Amino acid sequence: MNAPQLTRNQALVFDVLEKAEGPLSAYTILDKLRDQGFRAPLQVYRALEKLLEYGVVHRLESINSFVACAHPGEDCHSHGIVAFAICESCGQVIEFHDHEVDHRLMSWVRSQKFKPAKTTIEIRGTCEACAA
Amino acid sequence: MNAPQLTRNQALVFDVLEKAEGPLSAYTILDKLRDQGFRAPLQVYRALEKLLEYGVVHRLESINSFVACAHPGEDCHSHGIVAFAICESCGQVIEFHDHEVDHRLMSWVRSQKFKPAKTTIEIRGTCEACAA
DNA sequence: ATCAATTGCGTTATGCTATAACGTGTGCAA
DNA sequence: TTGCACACGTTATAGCATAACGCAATTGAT
Ligand SMILES: [Zn+2]
Ligand SMILES: [Zn+2]
Ligand SMILES: [Zn+2]
Ligand SMILES: [Zn+2]
Repeated sequence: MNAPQLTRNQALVFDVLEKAEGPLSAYTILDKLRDQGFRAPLQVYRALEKLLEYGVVHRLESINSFVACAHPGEDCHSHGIVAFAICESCGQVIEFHDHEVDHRLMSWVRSQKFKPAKTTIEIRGTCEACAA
Repeated sequence: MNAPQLTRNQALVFDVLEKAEGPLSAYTILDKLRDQGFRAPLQVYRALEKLLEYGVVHRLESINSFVACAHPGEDCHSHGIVAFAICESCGQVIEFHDHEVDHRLMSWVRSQKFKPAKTTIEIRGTCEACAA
């Protein structure tokens, strides 16, 4: 899905995510947008829903958080499954793609006649800087 | 981690998960154990924490649910990353392992000097039976 | 035997995450 | 004009998870 012109709320939420150092929860986003008039979680969740649909934001299932896509311009959906490495110490997220992983998973899926809709790959651990 | 003798609460929770057709949320487990004296979420979460530690139960991050390991006897941790295919229609879960996927992910991780702690692979979609 | 540390358990309260349900306004096409 | 789709605002509620307290049983030194 390509991203059309964002609405005001969508643009505000996306802006917060883009400027953030790491992933943010919906409620953290809400707090950051109170000065812009946000009052309720739904304002954030509705914007996120669209941003996810457009592929410009990703949801990190294992930490209930959202992050701006690290590959602006490209269409993340087009280069296969998106994977994330999440540092549990500093919160930094690295987004990456591996076609061989995609290929193996999709070939397993085919062998089971399973119809995939959305695939999650998240590695939680410690980044190089935090490994100390 | 090998599983020692389970405590009463741990055994009750594990039993519910083992007999379930698919993954259950902590609160669903709680409801199923009210007759056995369970009153509070913590009783379930504390048991789950241990069962996860012993590797006899897996947590499905993308649906906030828990499922008994499909490979009893084996130590799931020993054959690498565990992956799941989750049918969003019937709730059935297929647990599998793919060494090549492990290898690719771990080789990426090494290249980034990232120290993995816990990796999640979950494919949500429709199973063969539900594809209809 | 005694003491300290660990572990499991029960309870109450609280916090965090997400959606339901209702109503409003605006733009656009039939 | 009328109907529809969509974004939005608000209130309320549902669903998921943990904090903090206290108690009892177990274990393992000393
Ligand atoms: Zn992306
Ligand atoms: Zn880090
Ligand atoms: Zn398993
Ligand atoms: Zn199914």
